[in-house]
This record gives sequence, C-alpha cells and structure tokens, in this order.
Amino acid sequence: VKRNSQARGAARELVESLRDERADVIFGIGDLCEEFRVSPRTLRFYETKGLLSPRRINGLRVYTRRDRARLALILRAKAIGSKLSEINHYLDLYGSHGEGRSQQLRYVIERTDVEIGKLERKRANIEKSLQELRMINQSSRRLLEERRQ
Amino acid sequence: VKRNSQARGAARELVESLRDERADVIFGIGDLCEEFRVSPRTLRFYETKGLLSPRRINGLRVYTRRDRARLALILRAKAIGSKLSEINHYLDLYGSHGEGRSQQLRYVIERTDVEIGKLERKRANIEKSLQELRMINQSSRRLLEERRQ
DNA sequence: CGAACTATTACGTCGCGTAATTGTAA
DNA sequence: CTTACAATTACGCGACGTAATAGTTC
Repeated sequence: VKRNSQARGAARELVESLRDERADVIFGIGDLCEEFRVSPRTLRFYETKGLLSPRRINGLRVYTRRDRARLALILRAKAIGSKLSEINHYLDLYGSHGEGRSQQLRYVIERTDVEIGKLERKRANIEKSLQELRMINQSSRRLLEERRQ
Repeated sequence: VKRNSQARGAARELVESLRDERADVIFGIGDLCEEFRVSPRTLRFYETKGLLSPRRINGLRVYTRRDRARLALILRAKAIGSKLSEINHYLDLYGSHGEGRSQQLRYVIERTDVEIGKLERKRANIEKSLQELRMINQSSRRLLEERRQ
C-alpha cells in the first residue's frame, strides 16, 4: 500500500481509514491533482463530461486505482492533441476488445502524425516571422545610428 | 490591376466598378475570404476587435490593398500562436517602421527585441514537443510491427 | 421568382480559470 | 478561532461557428 509523507485534510483522512479496511488503494481529489499536476477543477470538469466517475463517500469524491489509470490515459491522449470528446471514444474501445491494444497504437500513431504536422507548420511560420522581425530590428538600429551622426 | 475569373454577387460588382474609377485595388469581403481561406465571420470578428477597419460603401465592407496586407500579417501572427490582443501590438510595430523619429525607432527596437525573444522560446518549446511526439510515434510503430508477427 | 451574395444580432462551443459561497475536520 | 481541505454554482475567456432574419442585385 502506497503511503505519502503528509496527511492533508478531510478527504485524506477518509482515504487513510478506507485503506485499512479495503485492499483497494483509494485516492482523494487532492492526491490525484498533486500526482498529475492538474487542478481540482479539471477533475470535476472531466466528471461532468463523463470521463471519470468516482464514487462518493459523504459527498467527497473517492477515486480507485482504475480511476487513476483512466485519468492517466485521459491526460496522455490530451497531450497528443485529442479533444475530450474524442478521448471518450478512445477509452471505450480500450475497454472493449482484446484487439484494443493494437487499435490504441494505431490511434496514437494517427494522432501524433497530425500533431507533428501542425507543429512543423507552426515552426515554419515562426521562422518567417523571426526573419522579418530581425530585419526590422536591424534596419531600425542602422537608422538610429545614422541619426546620431 | 488584378482581375479574377468570376464575378460573385453585389459586393463584387461594386468592387469592379470602383476599380475602374480608382487606382486603388479594392476587395469585397468574399474576395479576401477566398484568398485567405477564412470565413466572413472571421473578418467581421477582427473588425469588432479593431484589427481591421474597412470603409463602408452602401453598408458593404470594402477593403483596400493595405487592409489586405494587414490581414496577411494578422493571419501569420495568429498562425504562430499570438492572441488577437497581442497582434494589435504586433501590427503597431510594423506600422511605425520606416517613420522617422528616434523615439519611435527605439520603441520599435525594444519591442522587436522582446518579440524575437518570445518567438525563440516558442520555437524551442515546439522543438521539444516535436522530439517527444516523434519518439512516441516511432515506438508505437515499432510495437505495432512486432504485433503483426 | 430564386440564387447568391451581403448585413446584424445573438447564442453555442471547448477546456478549463476564477470567484463566491458554503461545509467539515483538525 | 484559523487553516486547509472539500463541495456546488455560475460567470469569464478566446476565436470564432452557427443559426435566424433581413436586405441587395442579377
């Protein structure tokens, strides 16, 4: 069973007590936020979008290992440029078939291809702008030098 | 004077007649939309944001060469990830370039220095992301190949 | 007449941020 | 009492998309 350095608040305590009772490792919202560097707002938002559905104990959100793994998938999919609505679809085919893994791989390849293309185009535009700005900068410096004479 | 293949609608006709009367090349909203592959909604939106301010003839927007050049700058700035509010500043830099006074020159130099720095950092981040995405992409392809055997 | 433009107004989208307010446990 | 979490509701943002409605010219 995982054990963190500091207890932090009510949810944490609740979580700790449940750890003693159950074999399942359980997380409070703050735990996942800290681990994945996201805000509580983000997790609640994902919940309204049906991406996560943690149990409630006394009104507090309680996440299991599987919720945590799901969140990891969500964030990875987001990092490669997926919309949340797409991610829902993606997670569905993850749970369904034994073929799911190969489908996942194809999905990742497709998404990264698209994002790589986007970034390359962006970089090309940035380089154009850099050249122009440098020209403006240098000619302005030259003009200012001439003025001083 | 530039001449397009097809006349399209009322604004177009108005534009054509003005081309005969004036030396200035003039565009209707549809012309610019087609040329830059953006929607009319986009140009109207930019107008509400103060990025463009075409004349009106009989209620219709009429764009000059300079409006067109400005739009080109806007779209490139946008393509490199600038917010529209930033782009307004950006355009001021281009506008004051070439005008005489020393204070303006110093301002332009200072601003372009800042913008060049920003763009260089942006480019560095893009390259980081590109490397990561390429690694993910390649390892996924490799895994998929292994699966097929 | 319809087709093809144009106009304005205004609500919808996406991924949260940011209060504002309230509750609970230590 | 404070502090440190938790909860919900709801408006804000950025860059438009998308009607809905209406006017014009051919």
